[in-house]
Amino acid sequence: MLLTQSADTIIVLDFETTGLSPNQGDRAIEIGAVKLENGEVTERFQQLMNPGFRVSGFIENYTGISNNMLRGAPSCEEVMAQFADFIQGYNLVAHNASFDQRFLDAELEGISRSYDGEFVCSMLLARRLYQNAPNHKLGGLVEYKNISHDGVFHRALADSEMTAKLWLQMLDDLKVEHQVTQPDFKLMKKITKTAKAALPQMLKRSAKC
DNA sequence: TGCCAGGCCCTCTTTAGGGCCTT
Repeated sequence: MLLTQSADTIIVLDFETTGLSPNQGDRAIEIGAVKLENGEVTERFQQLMNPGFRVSGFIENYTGISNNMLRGAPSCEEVMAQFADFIQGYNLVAHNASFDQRFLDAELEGISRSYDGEFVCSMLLARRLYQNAPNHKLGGLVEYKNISHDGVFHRALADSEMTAKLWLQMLDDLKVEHQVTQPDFKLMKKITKTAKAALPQMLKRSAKC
């Protein structure tokens, strides 16, 4: 069910984790998110969390999040309970959302919490809308679209802010380049489900609405 | 020390394989 009471408001989120798979025992170590309301960031959420074990040197280097930083952080359970409250009632966006959704589901299951929004993946959207981009990594798309950034990558809040800017850019490009008057979350989700070859026709129909 | 997952999507496809993307 697509939420309708907050159709123009979404939460853009990003996890930093100890690895790639919660099924292999990996945990979240940081959550960052912004609330996008009518094209503006109106709230931010950022919190480190202690996974209960030491993270690898690779993750320390990749994220800049050290074991020292995590030692005094609150537990995943404590942080995720707060985050569950933050996202309640809103649809969700993430870059390569299947990754973040797996960790969100796993961490919330651990505290018997859930969420009622739906996910849309900004990477799947970008693959369709920016087929000529050299790649569809978040950083690559930010460069490709000349989106301003502060040079911080692989930290949860910074990446969620960049994903939010990319989302707004895609909304703008749908208006300007495809004449879609009011692109919304529902249309964005529909685009990710549409084959590339069928996209021009689908956008033409949306432009007429 | 080296490796691990999973979903999407393309193609030299569909009785499959491999690259991309996330940490």
